[in-house]
Amino acid sequence: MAQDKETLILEVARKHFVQKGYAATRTQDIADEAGINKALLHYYFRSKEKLYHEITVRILDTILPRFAKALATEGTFWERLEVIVTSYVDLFQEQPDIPFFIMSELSQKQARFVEELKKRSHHFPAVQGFVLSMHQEMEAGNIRKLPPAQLMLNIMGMTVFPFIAKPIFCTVFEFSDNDFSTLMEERKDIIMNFLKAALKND
Amino acid sequence: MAQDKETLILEVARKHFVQKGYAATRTQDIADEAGINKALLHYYFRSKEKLYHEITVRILDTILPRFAKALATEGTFWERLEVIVTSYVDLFQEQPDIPFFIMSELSQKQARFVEELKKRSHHFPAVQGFVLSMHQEMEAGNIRKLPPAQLMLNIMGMTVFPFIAKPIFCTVFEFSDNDFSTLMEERKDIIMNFLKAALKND
DNA sequence: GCCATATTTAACCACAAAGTTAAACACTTT
DNA sequence: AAAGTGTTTAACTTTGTGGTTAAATATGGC
Repeated sequence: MAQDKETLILEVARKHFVQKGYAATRTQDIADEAGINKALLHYYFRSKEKLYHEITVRILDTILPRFAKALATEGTFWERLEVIVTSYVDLFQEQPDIPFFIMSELSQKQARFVEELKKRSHHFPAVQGFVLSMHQEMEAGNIRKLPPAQLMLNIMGMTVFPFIAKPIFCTVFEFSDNDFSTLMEERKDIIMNFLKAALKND
Repeated sequence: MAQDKETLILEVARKHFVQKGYAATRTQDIADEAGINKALLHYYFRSKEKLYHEITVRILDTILPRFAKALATEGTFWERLEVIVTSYVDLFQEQPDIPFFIMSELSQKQARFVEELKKRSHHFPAVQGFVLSMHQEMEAGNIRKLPPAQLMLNIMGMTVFPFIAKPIFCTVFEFSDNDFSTLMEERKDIIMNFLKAALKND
């Protein structure tokens, strides 16, 4: 549970906004589920818009630093890659609704959201840094050559996609939430081995 | 343009619903953009809900058969895999909004949408068929062994994810729509080569 | 006991959006 | 010319929802 009503509201609101999006969320529903009334919502956050903004900001502020940190780790290429993959999987295991929310925000309010993104992240440079390290590894002949953007898509696709596709995947394969969770734990190694095999230079 | 007003409405409505979701879409906006009035909307479709349903049905009816066909192709494992990857990429190149829409529907109205899915598709058996063929190939020692569900996630992740992540990807890598499109064409081969290398049995 | 902050109550307003209707008009077919 | 279908116009009702308010009531620290 929550310490005070204010954070309780934030928690409930977050759940609704992330699951259903802004337009489909009723402030009344948030109030009901938090066991308070609209007047208190107004008291703390003034408006639905402000509440929503507060939530996106908080999400970005928990996610982006972890992304950046993972991308900027010191070490060999393979060490860095492993940190990235495991960090992402761990993060999404904790907060499975995040990836979908981000994608959703981005595909709608692109301009505004990208602004917010740029404002509060050293994320993009971190990506560029890792891309560079991929490139160097290719030039050094340590891994097979392919366009860095494509390799990035392969890595992110294998890592992030399962969490976005979870509902359809669990339906088709008849997996429970627990099954899925253990599959994702296994997956860290699976991805690393897959990448090692795919990138081996012969 | 559209032949008659009815299909024009469907086209405009589809665009709005797919981009913004049900709740954020205004019937008035649809009417305005289609150059007609709400009365005509009502004349043809009775309600927003019915119009929306009509659209999801039409989307599923164009997508699912193509999925099923790709998954059920005859041939060797690698031939089948190539058909799947290229079919998916081609489909999403034509209709880039589809993957996100499907994921979005599924993560919200799971129960109802899955019903609709099951009702109008032989998709699931097709997936099972391909999974079986993966399994046989592993048993025969032709490709490296790994849990079929994991391999499926790798394939789908690399193939589908880029289209979902397009907005963020294009932002980070400063790609235009055209850049992205050519990248996806390249990608068919990239994915196939990546898979071949990753699955090679040594 | 007093004061500040938190919280409830119970209204209420304003507005946007969906849905509805009736009448008229246009166009084509018969 | 009549009939049917498509389409517009212009109103209207209804409902949902966000926002607002003022007063009353707790609650806890000083």
